[in-house]
Amino acid sequence: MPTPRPARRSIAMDALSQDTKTRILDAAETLFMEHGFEATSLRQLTGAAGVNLAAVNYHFGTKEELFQAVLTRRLDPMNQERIDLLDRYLRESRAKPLSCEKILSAMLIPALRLARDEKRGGKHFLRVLGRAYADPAPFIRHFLSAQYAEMINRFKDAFLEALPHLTRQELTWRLHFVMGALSYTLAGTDALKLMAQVAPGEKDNDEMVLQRLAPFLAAGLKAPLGDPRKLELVSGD
Amino acid sequence: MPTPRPARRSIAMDALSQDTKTRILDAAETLFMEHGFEATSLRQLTGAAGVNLAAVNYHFGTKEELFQAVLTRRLDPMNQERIDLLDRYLRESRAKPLSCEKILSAMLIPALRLARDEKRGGKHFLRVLGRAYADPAPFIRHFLSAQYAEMINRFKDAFLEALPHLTRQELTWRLHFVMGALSYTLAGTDALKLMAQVAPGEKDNDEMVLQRLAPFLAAGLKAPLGDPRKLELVSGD
DNA sequence: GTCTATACCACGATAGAC
DNA sequence: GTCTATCGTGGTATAGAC
Repeated sequence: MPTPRPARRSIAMDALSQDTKTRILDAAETLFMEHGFEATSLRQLTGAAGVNLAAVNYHFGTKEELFQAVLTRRLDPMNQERIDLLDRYLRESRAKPLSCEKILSAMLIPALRLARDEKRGGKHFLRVLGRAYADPAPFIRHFLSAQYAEMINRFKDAFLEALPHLTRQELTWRLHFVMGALSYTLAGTDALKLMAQVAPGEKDNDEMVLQRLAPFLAAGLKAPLGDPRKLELVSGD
Repeated sequence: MPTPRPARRSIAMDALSQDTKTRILDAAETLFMEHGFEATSLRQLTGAAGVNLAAVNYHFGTKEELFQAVLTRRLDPMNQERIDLLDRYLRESRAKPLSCEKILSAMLIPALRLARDEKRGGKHFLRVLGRAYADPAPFIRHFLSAQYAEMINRFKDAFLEALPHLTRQELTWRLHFVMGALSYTLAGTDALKLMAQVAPGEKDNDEMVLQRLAPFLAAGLKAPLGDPRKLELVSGD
């Protein structure tokens, strides 16, 4: 029954058959979410999308580039949302520097919104993202660094005002830790459910996670600088 | 020139030809470090180890099981080191509960030791580990959960004494954040070097990272509980 | 038991016809 | 733009030599 249609011009795109590129992106997002990048073959992917095997190569070049396209489609808007929210907070506060928690929430809220929006991939997408950031090949890390660069820099400026005791370099490190805890947390939904048996009905899971993550991260960001000789390696105390 | 030797009993194992299993493990560790799991083919791996292609299947079953074996060989001792160090701290403190920082250092110091020990894979191994924990397939996450379970539970008990304002469940979440920031940090050495241009000669890199990570994590662990209604989703402030 | 040679099938990629 | 056919390489399975 498959053979979706012989040849259809891409004029009136009904819900079922948008243009090939979008169909591939949608199928890729779903499958990468469910089975991961390597475990998803182009054959099953193009089969699910109802397009020819070679279409991926034609439209995206390689499987890796398809992966990047899947990521940008969600990440670009999310990072823009973060920047916009931060700007709004800054505007509303008129000169007075924002609190650390407030700035943090501008980072977390768009991530949470994305996690709840099933139309945009929902929490599964964040799982893919967390996995991507963690590190397969260098190609994807470099890609994401570039993707995040502008957003991170805007937040760095804001945090520097809220945390005057930190140098820009120290803050860079701490923001890296923040991104680490966030990615890891968003990526690890299933493992988490095992670890912390959640009381059933205790609110939506992702929201609950971020409500726990936020105070943790805020406190970490505000922490005093460490003593360079504090972490002794040989003997205790 | 390869053809290492026709048939050698595994009696006197000189440095070059230990038993096949170990040769495979060593080659796998090196190659997984350098190129990642998927990018390393069994053919190049067995070639580097000087063993037959089928030897991996014979000794380890599958490539994934080989990966697990590579991980346990380093992780088991490291987690045991953590437990031993924690026990020593507990013994030395005689009843008085340990500080949060002290307990944390029992987690971080063995990781740092491993990172500095090139004979045990060094920082490259931790990079592989961070990647592994972050998430490829479920199989590796489940494996690592089991691998860490005992260690995590011992530390949970210790932390609960140091942080009486946390329930066991809250602490579980926070320890998860800790592992996240740690894995992410250890995994992302190269991306980090780009982000925070390190002043040359500013101590050993890994040590420096952990000295920055420790106060961040300690403050996060000690943070007060978050207000369930604090993270508003719709409007600012 | 251990190791080897080799055969298998699925994968990502591409060239060239339509 | 899309398709089919095909290539090289990947992980795996097995039959049989030591």
